[in-house]
Amino acid sequence: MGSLPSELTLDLRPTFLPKTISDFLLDLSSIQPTSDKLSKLHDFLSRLEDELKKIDAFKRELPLCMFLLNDAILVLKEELEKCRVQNSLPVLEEFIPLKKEIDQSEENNNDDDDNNNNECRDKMNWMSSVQLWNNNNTTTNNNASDQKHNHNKLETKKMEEEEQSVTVAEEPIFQPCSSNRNGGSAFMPFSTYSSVPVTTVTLAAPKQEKEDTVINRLSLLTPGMKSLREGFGSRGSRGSSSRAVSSSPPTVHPSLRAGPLQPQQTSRKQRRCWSPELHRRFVSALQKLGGSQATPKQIRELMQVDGLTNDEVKSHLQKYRLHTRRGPASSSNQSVVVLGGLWMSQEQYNESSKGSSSASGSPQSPLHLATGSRGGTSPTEDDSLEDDEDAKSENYSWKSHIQRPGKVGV
DNA sequence: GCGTGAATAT
DNA sequence: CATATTCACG
Repeated sequence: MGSLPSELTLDLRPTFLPKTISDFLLDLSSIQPTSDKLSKLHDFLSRLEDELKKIDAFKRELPLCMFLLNDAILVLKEELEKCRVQNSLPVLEEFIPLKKEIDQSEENNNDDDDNNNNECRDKMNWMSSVQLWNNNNTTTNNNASDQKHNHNKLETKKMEEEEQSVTVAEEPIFQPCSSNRNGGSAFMPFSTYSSVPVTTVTLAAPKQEKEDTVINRLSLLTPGMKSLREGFGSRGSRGSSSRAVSSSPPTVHPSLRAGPLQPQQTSRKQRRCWSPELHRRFVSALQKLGGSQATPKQIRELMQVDGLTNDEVKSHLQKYRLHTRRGPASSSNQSVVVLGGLWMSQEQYNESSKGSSSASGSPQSPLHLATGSRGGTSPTEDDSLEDDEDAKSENYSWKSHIQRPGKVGV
């Protein structure tokens, strides 16, 4: 256990690591020659700043680290100032520019080596390459390839202030759908609204959600729902059930509140992404309500999805019916097979906690290959496919690309 | 409010 | 092209 980081003990001899900052300062005060003092001080400081740069990439994940580091740096800087005032030595000049130039050259000049701080750039490189966090907030980050280059921006006090504020205001919620179609491969579980700002990186198997165990409420945040057409300007805009805007940040400072100034831009809402989970809920609700006779409103209420509107459910239901009717099942009698499995596999079983023991729980045979298969002759005819109570085996295989090849003589 | 079709935007 | 939103009509 006596293992101290090699870099601390071996490499830099004059710079030991104190247990605490106050320790360090205490020790410092015992040093007579100011030059030594300064040297020590600045050395420590530079290392701290180095560290700060490293974790800057993870400032969201390590807010406290940032805080501590910044604090330490601040203290040391003050001390440094003091010493500097006493006898102005040019020595410090070396370090001051260090952070200064960083913020200047925020352009990512990787190749543009500044023999000066080359090394610190390296460190940042390895850091930036890691990319543990998944930031998928802030509107459309789809093309946001440039969003990350701000980690170069290092400022002294200003920065730290920003950090703190950011840390507080941050919300851990994220929803798995921006632009990439999560083909059932990797999507994170829904956000569970924990007040903890730290975003735990959970890349677990998406199959078994623990949603039932913990929460039944999905909190859906529309990615860019900053301003959902609240304007009543256009027509009889359905007040729709734009209920529950609970997703609004904890502290909604009215500073930005400008009623008349709201540009309103797009009247169109951000597309709701029907993630597998969402759809699963949808289907579950549908089943519970008895399939066909389910109305959007009922479904919506049963889904208990926060922020979901009637219209959305309606729309989805529409498409659902559409696809379930004449998608995979009708046209060719070919064994359905494959299918994304998206819909069918997930649609059943769940609601263990919802209390609904109930009857509709019975799983329906997913693949009913032995269908009437009367479609051989007239595939174009829409076979009377009644998916009522149980026949829900329809699959949400919209994605399966199984377009009905049947040539409909329009 | 609900179902549907169509226009339209992503 | 597929999907989602919105509008319009019954």
